[in-house]
Amino acid sequence: MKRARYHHGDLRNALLVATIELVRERGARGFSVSEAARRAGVSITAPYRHFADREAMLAAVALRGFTQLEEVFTSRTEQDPVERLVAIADAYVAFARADPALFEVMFASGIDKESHPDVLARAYRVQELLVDAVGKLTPDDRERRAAEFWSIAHGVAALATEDRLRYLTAEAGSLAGTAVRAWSAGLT
Amino acid sequence: MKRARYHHGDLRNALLVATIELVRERGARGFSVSEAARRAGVSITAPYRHFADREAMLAAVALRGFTQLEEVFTSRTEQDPVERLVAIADAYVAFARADPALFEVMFASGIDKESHPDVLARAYRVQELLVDAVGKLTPDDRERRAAEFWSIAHGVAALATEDRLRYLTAEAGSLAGTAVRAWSAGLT
DNA sequence: GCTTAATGTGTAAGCCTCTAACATTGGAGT
DNA sequence: ACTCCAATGTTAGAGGCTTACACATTAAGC
Repeated sequence: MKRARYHHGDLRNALLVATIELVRERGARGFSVSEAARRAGVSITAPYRHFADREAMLAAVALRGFTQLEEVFTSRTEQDPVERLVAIADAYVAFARADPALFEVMFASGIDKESHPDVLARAYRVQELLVDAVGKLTPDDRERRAAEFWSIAHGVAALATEDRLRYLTAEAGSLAGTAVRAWSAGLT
Repeated sequence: MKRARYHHGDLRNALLVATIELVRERGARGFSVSEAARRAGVSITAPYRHFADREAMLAAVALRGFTQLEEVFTSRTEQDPVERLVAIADAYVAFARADPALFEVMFASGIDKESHPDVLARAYRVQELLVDAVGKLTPDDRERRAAEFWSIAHGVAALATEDRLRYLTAEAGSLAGTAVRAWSAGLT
């Protein structure tokens, strides 16, 4: 029987786990520092030793999310430029649907960019990967085209996680991939 | 000098105005029923005569937003199917950028679909407009293609309002239109 | 005019965030 | 081993928010 120790040992990490769990259960707005502390088995104010405020906890979760997303992208190694983009787009949507809560924290939890430049920087780094991948397809306007590409994938992911896509049933799948295919075919 | 009357006269509307103002200033999370009441010049509990709870106020604002969006879409009357879609996509992004707060309430304020089916229904109705417009371009798979189209426009709008598009400067403009043009060209 | 339903107020319970002072402990340096 | 200190937790408390409930006021139909 493990006695409750004064020092938790791995509180910061435990709090982040509790945070994402809570967002899964109640949404980003339903998350509270108090409840996360309760779940980690510490007093309500203990989290403030590790995070400046409530938002900082969400920002830390978002940061992890972008790191994961980066890994998802770098793991796609298709040779054909189009197929690679299709795979990335579908992987992006799969990532969002696999953990909508994490996706919500990353993009829709109202984290302030000014107070958390690290999160924005990480998001930009992920964007760089897309610029590279898109550059293999069209050397012209890589940045702009990458923004278009990301928008397609992000649009599907955002609408899908919010259940706003009436005609997107589970089996329909690969909506992003199909859209990207059309888009890349249209880039003369 | 107008005396403060017991009955406001147009409280519901005044509260909605205060709500969107507050979201503009502090984001959806920063909005509070108390502050909205304060601005409308009534007691903190008065809003509960008009709205079930805090979320209902945001839902009412979102509903208005979708109505506005519907008007924006129906006002595009370009003849050429492609040009019409390009115009709609750009109008969508312009709508989001003109009032990011409203866009946030509509899509990223965590309004529960179960408790506010009217908002979802209105969103679906807007989607119908897109299905029609896309149908003029490709009769095949209208619903699915419309979902792709909406995703493109929504992706640009969502990323732009969150300042996540590093390479999207103000003058760059029409990113959505360009993407839609490529996409429609690629639909053989 | 009277009555009543609609609309607004006051009070209070129970949550939450975050600050400040105090308690405990693991480790670094001796 | 011992001491001390920085890191990590706790307790107490201020102040804000949501929401229920009882009470006050008034607009509007009869």
